[in-house]
Amino acid sequence: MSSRLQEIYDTLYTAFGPQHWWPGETPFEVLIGAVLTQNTAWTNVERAIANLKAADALSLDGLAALDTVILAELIRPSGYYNQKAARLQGLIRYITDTHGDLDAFFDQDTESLREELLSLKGIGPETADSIALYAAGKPTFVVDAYTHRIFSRHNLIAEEAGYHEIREMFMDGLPEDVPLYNEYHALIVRLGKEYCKKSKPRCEQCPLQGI
DNA sequence: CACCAGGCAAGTA
DNA sequence: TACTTGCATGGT
Repeated sequence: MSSRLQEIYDTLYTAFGPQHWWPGETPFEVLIGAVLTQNTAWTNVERAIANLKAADALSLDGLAALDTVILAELIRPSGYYNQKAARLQGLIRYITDTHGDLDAFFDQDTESLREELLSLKGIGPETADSIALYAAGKPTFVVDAYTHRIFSRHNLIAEEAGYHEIREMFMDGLPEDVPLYNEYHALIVRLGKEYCKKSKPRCEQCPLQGI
């Protein structure tokens, strides 16, 4: 299985090259973007983040100081804006109250960071792993809808497989390597967007044809 | 027009 | 436990 995962990785890397993820400039921006992109197109998230930058609110204190209704209006383009505004403020309040700042929050082992993230409203398994890997640089594999669709379609996991099961397959089958996990998930999303969308899949042109 | 996007949590039986 | 529903904008 591990060689199969490596083979797919090599094929994707050859086809697409490095993806330079996460598309955010700072760990804090990655943190916020991970919540804003839930079930939402990244282009919409970019508008929301641009609004936060323009309002000079893209920081722990900046977000905490905003009225929730105002924050909701700023992140409106990213959808579910009322929910996300409340959940972002819950997240940043937790970080401030419990750890003081982002560096201190991230300065703990992978499992305890994941568990703290998962205990917060609005942070599920994918968002927790995205933050741990792409903002904190921890060795954890991110599973998303594309991962499930692509790898079940290629019979490497069951259609009914859950998040944990899929994550375990990757982490058991690959060396514990942050740059590898980073690039692999990014390549899966790249492949998904171009060849494995829910509505218009282009399986004929897919780089994984024949693997 | 209908459907979907790098989810998650609360409600129902 | 196992489904279902609400949340919401912007692109195809």
